[in-house]
Amino acid sequence: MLVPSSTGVRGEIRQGKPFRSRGQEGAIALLRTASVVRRAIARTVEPHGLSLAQYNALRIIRGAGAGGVPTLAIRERMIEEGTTITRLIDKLEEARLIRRERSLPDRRQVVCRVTDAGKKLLDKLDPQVDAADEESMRALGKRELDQLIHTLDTIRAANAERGAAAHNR
Amino acid sequence: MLVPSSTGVRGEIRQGKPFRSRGQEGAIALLRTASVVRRAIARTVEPHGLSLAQYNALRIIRGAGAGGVPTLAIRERMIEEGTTITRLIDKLEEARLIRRERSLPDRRQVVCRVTDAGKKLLDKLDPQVDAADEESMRALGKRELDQLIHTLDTIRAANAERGAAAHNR
DNA sequence: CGCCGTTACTTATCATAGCAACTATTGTCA
DNA sequence: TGACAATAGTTGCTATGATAAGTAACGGCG
Repeated sequence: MLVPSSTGVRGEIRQGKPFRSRGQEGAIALLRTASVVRRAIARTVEPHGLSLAQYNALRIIRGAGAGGVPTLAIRERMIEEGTTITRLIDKLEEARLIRRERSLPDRRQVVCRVTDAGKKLLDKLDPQVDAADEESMRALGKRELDQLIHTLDTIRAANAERGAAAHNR
Repeated sequence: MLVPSSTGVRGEIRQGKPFRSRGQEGAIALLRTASVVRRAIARTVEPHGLSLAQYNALRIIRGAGAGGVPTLAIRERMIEEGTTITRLIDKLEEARLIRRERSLPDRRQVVCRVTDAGKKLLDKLDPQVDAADEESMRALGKRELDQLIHTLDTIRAANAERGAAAHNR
């Protein structure tokens, strides 16, 4: 038939030609799926005035506890390794969700700590984000979800090497 | 030990606490993996002056053939359903990679067609992007890749309903 | 006809991402 | 100790992306 099947990535993007390779189909399916899931989760936090990246950073800062965490360490732990962490953190500080201060032993470092207001906001958001995360994976059985996580770990491990190599240039 | 295992999402983002649910771990692994793969592919096209989204749009326009494709139809087929397709297309037109003209039967529509220069650029880029796509999935066996694509299709199908529902509000 | 809802874009505004250049400290080592 | 590289952030510039409001054209219906 001239019109491709209406299921799967092939149908959704209505490409006239099929994928050039199975690997390409996998890469596109991955990006497209992540885009859909990302938007769903982002819609959960945005009504509370946080972008998904800001929520992610705020959770990392809270996770560091009373000792706080230096700015660049946050970036390494973020889901998307954005370069401009400073301005993202600026917004969190303006909103009084975190505090920043120079570290005493090493005055180059700026240590971030969550405020009570930040903790309170996270306590409200966490269950909602939990629910959105669960919801996005709801269609999968336990075995399928385990397999997915394992496969994604494999992909990241293989591609991290490439990223590291590029970084060493 | 105090430092968690160095493999998997848990290790990479160095969370003090484990995931609150397996679904959450899956959602985060998905977003993180897509981010890594996206960057790798983006680095392939950016040296040629195109963003990944621009490359994606250009391929869709070429795929439409001589009849061209109206602007909003492009957006529906994009990997990330960005809202502002106009300016993205503006850039492609400025670069002489596509042409735009009002459709005659329906003067609301603006039909986009690829130019010879656009075709030529794509012919050069396609093999490189192919290779990057393949490379990003290289670590997977055939069965694992098939399973991944199937699982991702399942996730999208389930979440598309939510998106459609939100759209109908 | 001519009003009115819908469709197809476009534009405005604002936030964010990316790259590169710059400042402030710290550590190293001749 | 005193220059110099490395580290930790910050800032400027530009491009991109999201949301929402605005404009032009079609289509039906009284």
